Amino acid sequence: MYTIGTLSKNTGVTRRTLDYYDEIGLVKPSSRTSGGHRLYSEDDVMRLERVLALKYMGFSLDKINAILQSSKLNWQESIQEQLDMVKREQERLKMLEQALQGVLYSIEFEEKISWPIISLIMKFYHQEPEELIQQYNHFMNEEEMRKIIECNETMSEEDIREWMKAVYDIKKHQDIDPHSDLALQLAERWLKQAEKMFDHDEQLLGNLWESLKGLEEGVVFYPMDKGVVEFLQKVSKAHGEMG
Amino acid sequence: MYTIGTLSKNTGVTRRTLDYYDEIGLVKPSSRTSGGHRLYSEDDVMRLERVLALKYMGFSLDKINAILQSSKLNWQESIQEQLDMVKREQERLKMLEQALQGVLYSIEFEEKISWPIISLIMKFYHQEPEELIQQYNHFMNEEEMRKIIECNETMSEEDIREWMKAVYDIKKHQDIDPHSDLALQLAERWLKQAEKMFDHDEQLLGNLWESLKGLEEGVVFYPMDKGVVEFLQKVSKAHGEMG
DNA sequence: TATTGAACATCACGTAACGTGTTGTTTTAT
DNA sequence: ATAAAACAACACGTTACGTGATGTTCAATA
Repeated sequence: MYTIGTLSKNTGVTRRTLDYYDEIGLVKPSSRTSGGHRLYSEDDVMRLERVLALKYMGFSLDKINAILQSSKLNWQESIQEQLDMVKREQERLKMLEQALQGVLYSIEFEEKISWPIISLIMKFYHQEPEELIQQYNHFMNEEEMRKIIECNETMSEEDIREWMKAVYDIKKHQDIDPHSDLALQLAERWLKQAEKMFDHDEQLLGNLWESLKGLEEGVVFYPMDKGVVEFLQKVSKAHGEMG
Repeated sequence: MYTIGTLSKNTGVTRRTLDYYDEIGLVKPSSRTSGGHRLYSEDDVMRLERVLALKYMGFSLDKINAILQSSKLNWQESIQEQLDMVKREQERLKMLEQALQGVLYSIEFEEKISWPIISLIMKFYHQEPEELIQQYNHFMNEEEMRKIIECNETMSEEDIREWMKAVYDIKKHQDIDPHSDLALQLAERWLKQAEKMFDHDEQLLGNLWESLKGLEEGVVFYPMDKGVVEFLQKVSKAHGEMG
């Protein structure tokens, strides 16, 4: 028999938590002293350990209560559900990470806080992956989309920065004469980074390009927007580069 | 000027939320009708959009309030912190995913719910990655640890299942005669899966094995425990297989 | 055995970001 | 003018406890 204090020390759970678990009937001490002090038996301790294990898994106390009095089948179902939830949450966080990174780049390269861009980035990444893919569906199939997303994830920090810089430099100079040398340089740098990004898969790059031209507004592809796409088209026309 | 209802429809934010944001002073309508109804100006809408963008980033309303009246430098710092947090959270979820998967396999292959094993798995994965790596430090360096973790992540569902089954079959028969044919078969199957797992990197497998022998208790490596390690050692001695 | 300090029980309020519901008032459409 | 819709303001509920406050019981010591 353990008092609440010793049990607390042994398990690392606070007294208040044990008090609370008693209150909601999750882990009740099986006996008390004549004076009313809680006494936990070995069985109670076991129950507590199970509760803690389920808590690590991320279940709510209500759910834990339900699970602990259900059958093996329900168990597998609950844990499977939790597993799926964890996977979805990871997907969400991956998107969020990219969005935050994008915002950081935008602040860094624009050297100011551009709210319209930040809002666009957040809206862009806030949608479900499914919706995101659908936007590009006109010119690319699912496998190609997956390739693009994948190659983005395997890019090094350094390469991502170079790519971002290439795009942001175009944004900064998007109103210069498309026939100028600087315009050509910027476009060529962009093309170089884009090819590097897609591992020189010209087919993939071509399809992406067609898709980009079709999209109307917003953050089209990473930091690229309509202005950048149009700039590249103008330079291409002026110098006869690209399809 | 928008009433609370129209603003709610336009942004998808509930009336109660706008009410609440007004109450805590996060987004206050800049004017009211003579009767006291809220009227939001374009500036108010902009403020709301910024708040929402920051909310998507995962900041608390308190933090958002603080961020919205701070300088650019603090911004970068806050977003960087948030980015780091998101990364850490992803690490945590990755561990949790593996733990849940482990629990599912244990229920599936043992065909019952084994609480001691579940508790062990959860304790094992509940520690920080740093601590986890330290447990194996005696025989492996960091790079090798990283390799092992990596190869585990790149394994297919199918391969993981095969590996799990190999280990669980040993657990089931861990008391049979080490000299028997079945024992040899089980050990050979284990070895085959282990080699496949490490892409036939004998050096790495050898070091892992040394490390496993040194560890005293608990869920040593995935579903492997001390019993499995000892079984493999006994079979090895009996048949002269492995180092 | 009396005392005293530590441990304990019980209660109450606070947390974050709203959802839900009630009551009474204002606006809008007819 | 009237009825319906929209609105303001308030209150209580939610999770899993943390942080006290107050009064009681236990264990060790004098």
